[in-house]
Amino acid sequence: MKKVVLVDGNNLIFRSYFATAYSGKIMRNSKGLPTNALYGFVSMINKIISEENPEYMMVAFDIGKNFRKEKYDFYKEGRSETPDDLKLQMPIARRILQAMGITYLELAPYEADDIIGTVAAHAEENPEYYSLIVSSDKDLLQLISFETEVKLLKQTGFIRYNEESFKKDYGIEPIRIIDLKALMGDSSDNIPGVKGIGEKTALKLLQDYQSLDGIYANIADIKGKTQEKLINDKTNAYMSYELATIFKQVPIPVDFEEFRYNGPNIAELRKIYEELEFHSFLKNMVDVKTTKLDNNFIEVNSVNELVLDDKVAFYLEVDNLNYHQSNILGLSISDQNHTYFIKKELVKDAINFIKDKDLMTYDLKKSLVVVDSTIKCDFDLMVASYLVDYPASLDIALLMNNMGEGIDNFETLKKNDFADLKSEITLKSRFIYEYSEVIQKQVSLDHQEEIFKNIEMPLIYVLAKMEINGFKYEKDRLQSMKTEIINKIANLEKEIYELAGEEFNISSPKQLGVVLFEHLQIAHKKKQNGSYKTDVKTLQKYAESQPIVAKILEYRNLNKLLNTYIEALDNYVLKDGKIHTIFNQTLTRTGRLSSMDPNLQNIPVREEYGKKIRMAFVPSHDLILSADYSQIELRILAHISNCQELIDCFKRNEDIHTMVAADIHGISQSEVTKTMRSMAKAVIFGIVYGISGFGLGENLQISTTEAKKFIEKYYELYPGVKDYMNNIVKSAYETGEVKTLFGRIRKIKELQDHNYMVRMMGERMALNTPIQGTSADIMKMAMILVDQKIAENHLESKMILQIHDEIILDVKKEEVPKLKEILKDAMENVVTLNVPLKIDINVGSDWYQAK
DNA sequence: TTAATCACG
DNA sequence: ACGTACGTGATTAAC
Repeated sequence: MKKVVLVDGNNLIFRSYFATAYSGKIMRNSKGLPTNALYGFVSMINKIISEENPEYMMVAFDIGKNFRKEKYDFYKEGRSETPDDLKLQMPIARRILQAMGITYLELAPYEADDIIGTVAAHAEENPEYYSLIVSSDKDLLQLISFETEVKLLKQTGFIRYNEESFKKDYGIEPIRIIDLKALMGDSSDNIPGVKGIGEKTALKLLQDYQSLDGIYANIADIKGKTQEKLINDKTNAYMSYELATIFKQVPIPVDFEEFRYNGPNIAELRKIYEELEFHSFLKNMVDVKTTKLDNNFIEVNSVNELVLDDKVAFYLEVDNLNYHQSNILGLSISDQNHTYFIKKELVKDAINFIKDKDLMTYDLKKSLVVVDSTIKCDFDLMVASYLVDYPASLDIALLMNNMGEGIDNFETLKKNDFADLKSEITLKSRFIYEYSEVIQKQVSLDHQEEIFKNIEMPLIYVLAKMEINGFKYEKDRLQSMKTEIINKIANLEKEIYELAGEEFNISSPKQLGVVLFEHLQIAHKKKQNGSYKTDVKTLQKYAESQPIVAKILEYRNLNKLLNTYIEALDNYVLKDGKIHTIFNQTLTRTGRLSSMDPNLQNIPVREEYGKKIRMAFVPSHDLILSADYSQIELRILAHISNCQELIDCFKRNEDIHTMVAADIHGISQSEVTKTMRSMAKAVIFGIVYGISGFGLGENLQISTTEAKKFIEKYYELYPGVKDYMNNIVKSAYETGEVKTLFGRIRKIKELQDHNYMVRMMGERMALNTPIQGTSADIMKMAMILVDQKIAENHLESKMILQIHDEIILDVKKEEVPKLKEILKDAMENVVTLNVPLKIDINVGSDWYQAK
């Protein structure tokens, strides 16, 4: 069947207008023409097209007189007049649709709903087509049928209703939306309904008596006030019924071929976008590349030809974003008046040649790893940009494009086999030279110099060394485990197919959902968008009673271990027998590092079986040593909230979770059970994340009310924490940003969003970032210090990994005592807080043993 | 390319 | 009435 997408155009454009007009200041082009509604309208239409990929599409509008209004004067009364700023945009929306190649329909005195209803009715009569209606107006839900679905737009996202999912949610037939409205009325359309009856009562009545007629036929059975209200307002109820009914016989010719979507008239659409000054949409249509940078360069055949000032920018290009497995493509060098291209054969010499200059670059770590780990450079544009909230991806093109210096991104260069390479590479060092000052100024304006100079720049060298060192990996150690898993998976697969009575792709959540919840009828848990949830939490509920579910969980678990770890890691072992990860220093919003290609920060540890993967990670010297901070985030919470109870607990070196459990239950610490402790732990972590009663309840599998009580109790016991939370959120709203203890800034735009949920998310970020970020700052400073001490003591042991609150070292056994001393001193004393910092150290013959 | 899932702190 | 805990990366399916 062919899908016909029917869009409620009026709904879309009103929604866009009011979503952005609330502040009173709306978006206009330079001529003063209001464009806010159109901007949202275009975004939504684009979104519909990309999500639905429609073959047929039609947009309906209201226009002219309205037959409901003609008949009932009060209809839509009290609605404020459409603002002029919106009226002006209405005809342009139609022009845009035309240029987009999308048919629109309007016909007085009918509303968009009626036109959509009419077209959907035609589709129902025609077996070739089915309709998908897009709107945020619940009225349209009455059109749902076997051949008509509704995509109901929400503030964020949407719910897609078909007949079945609608019934599940509402407990009534879709057509009864009309009866529902007849009862409850609609304040926005000024439909009266039955006074005193709201959605809850109306739904219950309809579930009992099917329809409005059914209710009045059985009016004698209905008790008390409700009966009275129904009798009093019977006329209104039936009049409301009439008003709420979508009229499906609008006299328009319906020819589905007219609705065929063939894509836009680019030239026409561009003209309109230019007029409206919709630059981002224009940019998406074609990438217009222009740069103001001087693109002249000199290609040298020997480093002796380089003539340079003291201040020099350089940029190294390699042929793979994973630079551990790449070939050098070339180097560019710029000073005030020159830009040079250096071919790959001369790169090492050239780097050597500029070594004593005042250097700047983008992604210094890459050059340290690939060319020379001793380059002295004190300005990395990538790190600097990161600190002041400019794009700082591994690909410099992102920052350049952001600054208006159009250039191909890395993926495009790669696709084109790195053609036109010289001019691309040379533009990059030119860019670094020209823009470093701008970014540096921003760094000092934002007071990020200290973080930049004392933490991020020195850290680059430490991370480079860690990446170069790598982690020795002996895949043979996992051979028997691998064989075992492969066999188990094969057996499980057989058993699952047998229990299911059919073969299917167990790894497909979609297929799995159908098998479990439809074929086997295990439960009826439909998700909003029509697909089933099959994650661990959902499945575990049935694991005990349903053997197939237990087997599926085990299958998933083993598949994950095999695919993501055991097999994948093999491919990352280089000729030296080691795995070299890449630490991304400029990605996270909190200041943490991330690790990729492969990610060594998420190697299994929580479950014993998965943890065995760590046996393959072995020392290149003698032993693996792990040094991890004990509860660093909670200690930071104690410090910044200045909560005396928590501070004292850490000073006494007591277990924080046990103390909180004891305090909450009003018992002594010795009486605290394991369950109490783990519940307290969940509450404490929840607090750090900006918890809600609901969230904690979900997590602990207790009621929201109970969870709320826990939180209240916690606040009561530790008022300092509550004050901190209130204050940080308040100041975040005032300044639009939060800071770590050491001044690292995170801007939180979410707090200015008009969507409530987004703002709430912003509040949680504001709460959590100072804690997570301060922890990241401390760890970074400690790493720099540890690195320095190892060098000072001429130790051969090496840092090889950081996992947020833990560092891993590859050590020589005779150096262990000295190292323990260094680590303890450096990590615990790198900063002084109101609470002591504490680390635990473990040593073993491999990563698994170092626990 | 995106969504779902699951591994880590 | 709504929708719900911070920060990541890799794999797979399905578009």
